[in-house]
Amino acid sequence: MISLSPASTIKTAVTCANCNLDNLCIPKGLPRSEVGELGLLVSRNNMCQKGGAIYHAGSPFRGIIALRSGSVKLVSLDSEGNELVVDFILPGELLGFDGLANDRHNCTAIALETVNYCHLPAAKIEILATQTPGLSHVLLQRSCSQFDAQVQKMMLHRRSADARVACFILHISDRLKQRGYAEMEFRLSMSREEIGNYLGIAHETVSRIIHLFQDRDLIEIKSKQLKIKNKKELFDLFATTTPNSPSQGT
Amino acid sequence: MISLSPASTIKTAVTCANCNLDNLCIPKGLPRSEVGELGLLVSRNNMCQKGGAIYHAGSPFRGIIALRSGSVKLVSLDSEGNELVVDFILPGELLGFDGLANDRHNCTAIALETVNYCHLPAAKIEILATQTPGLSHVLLQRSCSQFDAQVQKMMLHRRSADARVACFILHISDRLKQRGYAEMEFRLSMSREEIGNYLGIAHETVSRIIHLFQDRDLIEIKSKQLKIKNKKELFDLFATTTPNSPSQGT
DNA sequence: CGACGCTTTGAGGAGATTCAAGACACGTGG
DNA sequence: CCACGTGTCTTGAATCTCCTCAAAGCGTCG
Repeated sequence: MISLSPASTIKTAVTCANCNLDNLCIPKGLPRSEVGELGLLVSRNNMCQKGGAIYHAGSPFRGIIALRSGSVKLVSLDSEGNELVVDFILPGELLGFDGLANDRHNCTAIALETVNYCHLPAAKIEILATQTPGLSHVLLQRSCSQFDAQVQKMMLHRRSADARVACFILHISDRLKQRGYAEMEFRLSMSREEIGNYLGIAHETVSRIIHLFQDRDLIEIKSKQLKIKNKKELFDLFATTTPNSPSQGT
Repeated sequence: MISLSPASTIKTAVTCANCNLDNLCIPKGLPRSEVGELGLLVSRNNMCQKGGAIYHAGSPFRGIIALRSGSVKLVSLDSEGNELVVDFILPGELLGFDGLANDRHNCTAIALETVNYCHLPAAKIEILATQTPGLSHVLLQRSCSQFDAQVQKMMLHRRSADARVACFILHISDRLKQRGYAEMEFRLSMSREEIGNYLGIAHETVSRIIHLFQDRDLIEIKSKQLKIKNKKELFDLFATTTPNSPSQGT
């Protein structure tokens, strides 16, 4: 089963206490004792195939989910059915907060590749709140940091398309690094379309800029495989590019 | 002191239990008993003059704040000192969540007019978590609904400038209505500049569109005083206007 | 009543979009 | 193992919406 665990040869149950994501996932910062309690409530080793939904907008709040492997896109649909990519979630990150306020999800979470995840059911969250206040606080913090991330994303929307793409690449790189993956070379699991949607630019523009970066020797791109060749200049571009005023459209 | 309270002639202390905002503020959905406990921890009747800051980005987390009167803008500063208006907060709404994740605010809250607010200090939040788990959950819900609101705002960024302004007006109207204020006629406490910044468009564009709406008899604007004359058409504009692709800048 | 800041209005320019078409990649089946 | 087809990605050209710059109008506050 738990093939991701280093100790999986012996059938040791992987709990939150010995999870290899321990310092990234929910338990981060929790006292040992509370990690144990959390472990009893979490459902582990759930799978979802590429293209499948972990939860749908409008469905009852499933709970908080921690990605162990694979990546996910979080999308919201407007009244006309247009899709908005709200976020990408990488291994070690949490999702599900969009359902907590109203006990009903208002985003849909779709696997960009086969994913394996842990799941803290909605019903257990309130139980935990009484038994392990520390956990409750961690959840609150995580939720607020989602808000912080949104603020960052909004700031990005004031910049030029170039800067957005540069920032996007650097952001993915950083997050992968935090999780112990290679930071200079990785695979973009999402399509150009999804990147553009996320960044608020047309997919053709994403493509143009990615290749512009390649022409300038900042990156090397081959299909979805990306290699960062000049991180500094990429960062300068992101930090320096003439602040872009408001946005526009057709 | 507490001049906002209906019972203020007699010096009855206004607590969360008898606050006229009770159903809008933190206690919403809390059992009576817990409201009482909350009341003991909240600091009431704090003031802040127009232009003053309730808290600054970078300063230690102050806690959660509930606006009793007046309005506030929540701004974030980028590395170059450019200001981004993240949100406007109206009476009865909460702010401060931007400081919870890291125990340090990453936004600045500035009064757009003289404000009166209640204040649940940061240090008390963890105390409450252990004593009144219900409150803890309410905070988590509120925090997540902030996230939901951000998603809504992002969706708005895909639309044309017209639609954004229409949505902005309707959104303010709705929120005022919820708080029992007039929904069809009110004062915009923020400048065109701030509206534009918030919506991601130039202030000149805001001005042009507002007057375009007036020419079409959708609204009546006089300085900051706004009157909605044709809510339906305004809504149609917001809902129908050709979806606007991504954004651009200079 | 004067000064300052906010708002309005105009003209020109620029970045990103849209539409269209071709290249490429991948998975399927012969 | 290679041909084929679908979907993704790339590239080009024309267009558009909104921005920027500039200046005048208005309101407000001391």
